[in-house]
Order: sequence, then C-alpha cells, then structure tokens
Amino acid sequence: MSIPAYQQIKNFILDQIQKGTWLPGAQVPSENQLVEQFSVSRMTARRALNELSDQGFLKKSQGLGTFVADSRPLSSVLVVKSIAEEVRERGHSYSNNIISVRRIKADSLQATSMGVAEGDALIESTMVHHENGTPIQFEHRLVNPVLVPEYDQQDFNKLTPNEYLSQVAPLTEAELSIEAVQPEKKVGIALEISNQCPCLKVTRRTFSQQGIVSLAELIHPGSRYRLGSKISVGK
Amino acid sequence: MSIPAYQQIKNFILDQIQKGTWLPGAQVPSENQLVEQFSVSRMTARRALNELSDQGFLKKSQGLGTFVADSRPLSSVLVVKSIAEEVRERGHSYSNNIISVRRIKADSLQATSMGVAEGDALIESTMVHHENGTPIQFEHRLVNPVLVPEYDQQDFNKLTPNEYLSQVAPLTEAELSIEAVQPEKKVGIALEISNQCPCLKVTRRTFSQQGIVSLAELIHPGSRYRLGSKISVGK
DNA sequence: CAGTGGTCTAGACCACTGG
DNA sequence: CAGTGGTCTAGACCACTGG
Repeated sequence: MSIPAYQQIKNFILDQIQKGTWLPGAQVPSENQLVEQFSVSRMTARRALNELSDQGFLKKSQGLGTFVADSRPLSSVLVVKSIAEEVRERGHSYSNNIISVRRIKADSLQATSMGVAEGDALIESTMVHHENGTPIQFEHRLVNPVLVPEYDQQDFNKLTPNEYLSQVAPLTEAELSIEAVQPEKKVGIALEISNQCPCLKVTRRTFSQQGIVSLAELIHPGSRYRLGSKISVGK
Repeated sequence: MSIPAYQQIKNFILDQIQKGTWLPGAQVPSENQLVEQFSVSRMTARRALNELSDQGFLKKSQGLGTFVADSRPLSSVLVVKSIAEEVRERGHSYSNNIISVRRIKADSLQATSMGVAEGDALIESTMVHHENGTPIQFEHRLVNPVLVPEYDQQDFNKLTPNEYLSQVAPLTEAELSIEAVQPEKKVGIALEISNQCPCLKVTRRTFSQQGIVSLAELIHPGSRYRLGSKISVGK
C-alpha cells in the first residue's frame, strides 16, 4: 500500500467534514472505533487524530472524545511590534490616553479565552494610543493577574502594556487574527472617527511558559493605519 | 514522575539549543541514541523529535539525521499562501469567477509601482474567489509581461494567478500591507456585499530576481474572512 | 462504572542516505 | 553496508469524564 494508513484515516475524516456529514462540534469516532473500522493499531488511529488536531480540524478532550473543530481561517505569520516603538521609528511623537485599568471577574467568554475559571480575577486595561496627537489605536486588554500581579500598578505612560508585558513575561507563543470591522460606538468616539469608518482589528493572544498571559484587541482606523511588512525569501 | 518522558527529552534538547551548545545546522542525537540516553522506547524519543520539528526547532532528513533548524525570522513577517490551497485545507470547495484578463498601458501610478515606464504594456487580471460558492476574495492584479509573457494565456480555473506565478517566477521578496477599507461599488457588487461592509485589503507586491513581477490587491469582506496566525518564539 | 484520550513499551519491516 | 528516519503493531497502565 502506498498511502500510509494514518493518512487514509485523515483523508476519510477530512472527507466527512468537507461533505458536511460531520458538522463543527460533532463527535468523531473514538480511537478504539477507528482501530476496528480501519484494522489498525491504536497508535496509528491516534496519529491521524493528533495530526488533524494539530492542524486545527479536530479538538480532543480527555475523557470526552474528539470533536470537529469550528472552522477557522488560518494562514500566515505576523508579528506586531510595540506601537510606541513604531511611532517613534517614524520620527513622530507618541502619547497615550488611559481610559481605565481595573480588576474584573471573568465572564464565561473571557474565562475561556484566557484559560481561567469563570469568576476568576482578571485585569482589564483600556487606552488609546496617539501619533502626533491623533488617535491611531484603541487597545482593550485582559491580563491574567496570577501571572502578572503588578500589571495594574504600572504607569503606562512610561511603558506601554505590550512593552511591560514583554519584559515581565517573555512570550513563548502568540496567536493573532486580523479582520476588518465597523467600530463600536464608544471605540469610534475614542478614536475620533465616525462609526461608518472601517477599522482594522487585530486580536492577539500571548502565551508564556506558564500559560495565557494576555488577550489584546487592537482597533485601528482604516484611514490612519496600515500593517506592512517586507519578506525576503531565503531559498 | 509527573513530567512525561517525551517532554523531558524536548526540554533537554531545547536547553542545548538555547545555551548555544548546539548551533543551527548541528546534528542532534539520533532516535536510537536518545533511546539509550533516556532509557525510553523509540516511539517516545521520536515523539520528542517530531514535536520539536513541527515547532520548527529541528529539521529531519530520512537517512541523514535530525538537525538544529536555522533560527526563525522574527520580524514583521507575513506569508500569504494560495487562497485556493487555504480553502481546500479547510475542507471546503474552491471556485473562481474570472471577470477579465487583458493587456493595458501603464498609467503613471501603475508604472511607478511596477517599476516600468509609463505607457509600457502590463497585464491586468480581475477575478473573484469563492469558498463553498460564497465570494471571499476580490483579486485585482497587475503583471509585468516582460517577466511573465504567457500570463494572459493561462486557465486560472486550473491554477490561481498566485499559484501560476509562484511556479514560473519564484519570488525572492514580497512586500505587503494590510488595511481596512470600504469597498468600491464594483468590488462590493462582485463580493455580494453592501459597500458599507468593512473590508480587509491586502496589497502584495512580489519580486523575482528580474524585478517586480506582480502587484496584487486582494479585498476580503470583513464578515467572511480573517487573517490568522500562530507564532512560536524560538528564543 | 465503562469509555475516552494520554503516555509508553519492545518489538517489526521499510525507504533512504552515505561510504 | 550500517545508520538514519518513517510506518506500524499489540499490548500496557494511567487520568479524566459522565452517569
């Protein structure tokens, strides 16, 4: 046989997902069921499930089973540097306007994305970053106070949240998504734009050795901000 | 022992890389050597090496061995893969609708961005990419016919412009910017959205050895597309 | 409790690379 | 050829989840 068994199982599962036979959230056959169905050992069945999980098609839960993941667009690699640094590199003046920094209790959505229990403490900070006095980024951020207990005692005029966090909790991983959105009313007001104006929204989750450090939503007026990069291909 | 054996092996290897004992390109112990060194089975040693390869720290070559990978580029780097590939990886069906492919004479703006003289010939292609029949990307592209003379004779249902170009003119560099915009009327119509809907616009210029190959504007409905990525920091 | 996934073993045969 | 990684087996014990 030229196609490896684990690949055949992967193809079978991907087929079902593609055809819509198995919808997001549906349970896929257990390792033991695949063992019987494909006459393979459990290690081979596991391999198929693990690779599909790593690729984001499936989601495993010990004791529960394996499920079709919510479909997610994924592609690229992007690193966003500190906004203050970026502005200064352009030779412009940087300033910010801190709206609030406070402790809150995680609701269920926040708990899930921060990897804590519902009701656990989180620190929430909200501010607007300016370039030459013009608002260019609205930042809403959640921070895990267990990992960064002194976050809410910082002077963010000295060091931006991003800069402070990268000092005290060096990140090992980051996850980010970029989308175009219409700003909520309060965001539009803070950015001094109409809420017709399309905005670039970057959602960034950072991980350190100890777990999820922070979830940041960064909203930029489309008219005043672009993300750019240049890539050299080392071939 | 609470830390799994494969994790201990991973930590050991990461330590050597971090301390600089093992430099990029250096060969790491083979699976069989790790088996002896850590008194584990080969499957466990393999798991450690495989996970580190998947994470980009190591590079395996059958018959040769496993080596420390070159340290990862950690600048503002973004790679956009083929839209067709991306859709298919999600297990969805890909299709496209070609609006036009034609030769034009460069106006001054086009000439500047393509690095040609005003009045020189360019090929312009316009099309809409679909995922499961829903428009997700409007593509407007300029191509230099001197570098890719047969571009306007391709069947883009077989190979997307991106895929074709990366075959005939392997890129050495790419420049891109991402912004949020309101779509022009004709783009909104092609994408079947209202032109109130904020869109993600990716502008991508690609270079080969010979010069600027192509300038692409890729417009995605904010409601149907996100750019995402996950980054591991190799330190 | 039965069923799930998580870790692990001690083997096997194979394809590939260099000398 | 000996050594490497690639696929695979048929078991084992474990931690976790729900009923």
